[in-house]
Amino acid sequence: MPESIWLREDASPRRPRLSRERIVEAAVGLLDAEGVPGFSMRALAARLRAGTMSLYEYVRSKEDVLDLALDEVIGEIEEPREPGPWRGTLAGQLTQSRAVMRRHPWVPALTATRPLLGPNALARSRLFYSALARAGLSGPELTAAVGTLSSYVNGFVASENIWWATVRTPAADAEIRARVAGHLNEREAELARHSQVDDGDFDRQFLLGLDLILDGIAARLPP
Amino acid sequence: MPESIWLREDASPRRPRLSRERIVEAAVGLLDAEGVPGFSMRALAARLRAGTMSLYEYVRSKEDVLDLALDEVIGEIEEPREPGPWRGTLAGQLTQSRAVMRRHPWVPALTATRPLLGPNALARSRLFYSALARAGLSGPELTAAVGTLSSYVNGFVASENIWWATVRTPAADAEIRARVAGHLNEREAELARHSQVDDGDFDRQFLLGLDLILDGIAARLPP
DNA sequence: CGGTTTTCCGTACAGTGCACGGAAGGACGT
DNA sequence: ACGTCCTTCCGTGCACTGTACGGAAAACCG
Repeated sequence: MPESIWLREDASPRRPRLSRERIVEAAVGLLDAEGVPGFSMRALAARLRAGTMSLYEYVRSKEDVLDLALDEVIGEIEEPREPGPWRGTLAGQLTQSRAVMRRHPWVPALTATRPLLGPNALARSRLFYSALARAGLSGPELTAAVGTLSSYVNGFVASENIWWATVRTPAADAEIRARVAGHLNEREAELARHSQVDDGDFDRQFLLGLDLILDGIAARLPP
Repeated sequence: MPESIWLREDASPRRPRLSRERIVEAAVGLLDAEGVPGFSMRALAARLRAGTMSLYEYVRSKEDVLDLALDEVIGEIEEPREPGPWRGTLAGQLTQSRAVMRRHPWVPALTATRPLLGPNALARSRLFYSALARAGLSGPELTAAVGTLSSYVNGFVASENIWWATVRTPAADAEIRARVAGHLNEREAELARHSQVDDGDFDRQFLLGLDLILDGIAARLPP
């Protein structure tokens, strides 16, 4: 009589417990929770209840895990179901990009150092190119437009994230404002006093900057 | 008879050998040579022929050194001697920013994670604000314009640096192109074949994207 | 059953940032 | 002249990192 299922530990332990997918998923969770400095292979393995070196069966290095985690979250951006007007398509994609980078604040720091060659990253850049190509752009102007948009969203959310990470407390907020004010003359300080910052401000700022660029692009489209 | 100057080892050894300036200067050199991953307090101390822990007399942590090094190289950007037209001023400042980030390729990665509150960074952002304020911008549009410009230059040079770091060899170049081409259909692949990249291309791209944004800004100026 | 392959992982090593405490020497009060 | 203090320098040590290596166990294959 084979051992009852209640006595067996679990399903065949030979089906590998780990997998690249599980590792990447855990990596994203760990990065969300602890950020890049708190991300270590030992912590990642602990999260998966596995030995540290087991990870290296599925991944060549820590860098690999970071690359995979990055492409994974880029995949959270949904492609538009059907082709629409270029401006709306791009605004939607970029707004989603921003949302992803806010959910996963470690993303901008990583994109600043590694090439984005994962399947999801490539699919997204392809989408940008084709939207603007259909709108009538081509050649260096096309490349420049795509590059400008990506640079903008990365840079914007990077500083947004820094801001939220830095001014966690009202005290820190006041300290920063004081430091900045120390470098301004009276008229400038007066202006700065009116530049309060809250959640909504970033949303507004983001859309304003985006419109700025999109207007610049629109001015370059063939008539 | 006091010992001759030729017999004395050096000037008073009591004048401190180290200083914050010396440390920061060495840090910039080390970062230029080895990049962020190769930057360690031990290596920095070795470069100064000092014990590792001596550095901590002048600096609280490695993070401090990075912050100081960052503001140091931002200081390499020259302020315009006299106020000129806004467009030229900004284009000049941003071109210089790009040059600094090309000379010191570790900069974009650091700006993506740390607040820029050093004196040189503050002076530069103040210059941007005042140039655009004089041009007639104010309120959220002013903030958005400044933010867009900084985000653009950071993002652009970040990917430029990644590109140069990644395609060091023709083989690597071919490999990347092949990988990207695998994700394109025929018509797109045809277009991509024409997008060669060399030094001059980045210069052109940079100016094209910059013009894009500056045009968008110009469209928002009061008549 | 023997051999091979795949997964798992303990150990070990060279490297990290930095806390601590001590040593050396100039400055200074008496 | 002599103790006292303060500044600068830095050796040692600790907890932690990424990962090379090699071994153990288990499943599959003949």
